[in-house]
Amino acid sequence: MTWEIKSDRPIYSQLTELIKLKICSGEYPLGSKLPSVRDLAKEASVNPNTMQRALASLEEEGLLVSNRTVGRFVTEDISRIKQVRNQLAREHVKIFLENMTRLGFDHEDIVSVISEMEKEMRE
Amino acid sequence: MTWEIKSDRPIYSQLTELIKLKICSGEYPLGSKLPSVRDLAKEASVNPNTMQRALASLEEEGLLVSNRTVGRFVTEDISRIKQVRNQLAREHVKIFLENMTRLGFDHEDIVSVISEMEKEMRE
Amino acid sequence: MTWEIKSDRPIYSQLTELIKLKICSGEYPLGSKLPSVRDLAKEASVNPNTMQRALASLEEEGLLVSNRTVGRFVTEDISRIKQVRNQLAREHVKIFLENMTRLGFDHEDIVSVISEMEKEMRE
Amino acid sequence: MTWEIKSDRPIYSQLTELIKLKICSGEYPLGSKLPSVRDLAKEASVNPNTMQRALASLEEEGLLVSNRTVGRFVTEDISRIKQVRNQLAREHVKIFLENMTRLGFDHEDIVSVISEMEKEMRE
DNA sequence: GTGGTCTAGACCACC
DNA sequence: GTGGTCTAGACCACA
Repeated sequence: MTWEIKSDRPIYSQLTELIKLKICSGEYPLGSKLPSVRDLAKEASVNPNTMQRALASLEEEGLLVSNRTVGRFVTEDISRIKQVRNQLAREHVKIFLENMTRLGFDHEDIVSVISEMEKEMRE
Repeated sequence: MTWEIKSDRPIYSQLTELIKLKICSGEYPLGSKLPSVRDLAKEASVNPNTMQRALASLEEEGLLVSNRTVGRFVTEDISRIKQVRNQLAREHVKIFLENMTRLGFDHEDIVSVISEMEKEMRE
Repeated sequence: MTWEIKSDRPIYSQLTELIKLKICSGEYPLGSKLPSVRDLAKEASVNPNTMQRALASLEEEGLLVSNRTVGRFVTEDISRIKQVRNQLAREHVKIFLENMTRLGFDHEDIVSVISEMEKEMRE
Repeated sequence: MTWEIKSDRPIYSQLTELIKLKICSGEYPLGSKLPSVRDLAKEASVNPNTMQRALASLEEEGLLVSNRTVGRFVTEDISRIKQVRNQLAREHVKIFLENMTRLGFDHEDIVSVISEMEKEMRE
């Protein structure tokens, strides 16, 4: 996954979201060590302070654990991760349903379009 | 629906999208007269030229018809509108599926979460 | 012939051209009486003032003669009409040849495209 | 070719046509870089925005490709250009034939007038 | 008052 | 320097 930063929201908040996603999707596995703040900052072409702030907020959320002299690690608390993962999913679903409802799609329509498009995308 | 303009994309393109939505969702019904360019511009706190540009592009798409000196009208070609509506829906579904897949949800998971959340939202 | 008015040029000038054409093509025969300005205006869905302006310019050209209390007539001077007809034709040919030459078509190409398209249009 | 702008049609539309012609006639060869928007605007004594609008519409048509920060280029898709060239030619022929037919010229007349006038123009 | 066009001048991101 | 976007303000034709 890339480090796409848009200019319409605070950068640190977008970083938080992106890293959260990387954790929930397993790109940063349970208990694994994260790259250093500096490396992450370079990777995302972002000021280290900004990256630091994003990581700190993820620590507050309990997704990261910092081990002062060694580095930062993804939590090993799988239930915490599942919880965040579900929360993210629910946000996506909520926005999605709002959009589709506004377009006049009902439950049946939605499920059928999804099934149809999943088929297409697998091809 | 509000005129939320973000700063990360051309304004005229966001306007195009918003108005397209208003048409597809029936907020601007088939064949109805739109407010004048100047009024719409005021409503959206935007320069009339920018609004004009958005409307012109919707005209090219066949969603609007302009009647010089009288005003602009939503097309009466319902099939054209349905076509656009479906295209919008497909875009939403596509993004949604990408997001959910990245989080590790499969078809079954997705459908069940949707059903569940729709129940909640109805309550 | 219909009263096709486009919106990209002054209406009165299009009217002038159309009426000139109607005269040269015999739709308004030599010496015949034209409908009244009002009727012509209705027929063309145009403001009477605009039609008046067109007719006046044709009078200047010697194609129409107005007989104050009786109405307007097509000139009886057949040589004048032939002259105008040929002039119109030559203008069309001149412009056409310039256009085609600029596009890189030579005499042979031009004649062959014409023959081809005439066939299509007859079908 | 000169930048003759008449006042009876939108300038941007005339610019579009002129540039299209320059491309189809080879004045702007395949794949070549166009002058910058500002330079073209100066050349045509026109506001840069107006020129921009014309170029954008040619881009939509697939005749131009823009390369941000580098410049605009004529497409290298020769078939696209041929297609447009033929379309232009057919439009000219169609209008021409309609005009001549309405004036009472038949196929033979037309071909003979063309041959005659081509001779004159060569002299 | 309507849509449509045009200009002048400004700012942005990019390289 | 490039293309792209936006604003402010003006004028036109039309009904």
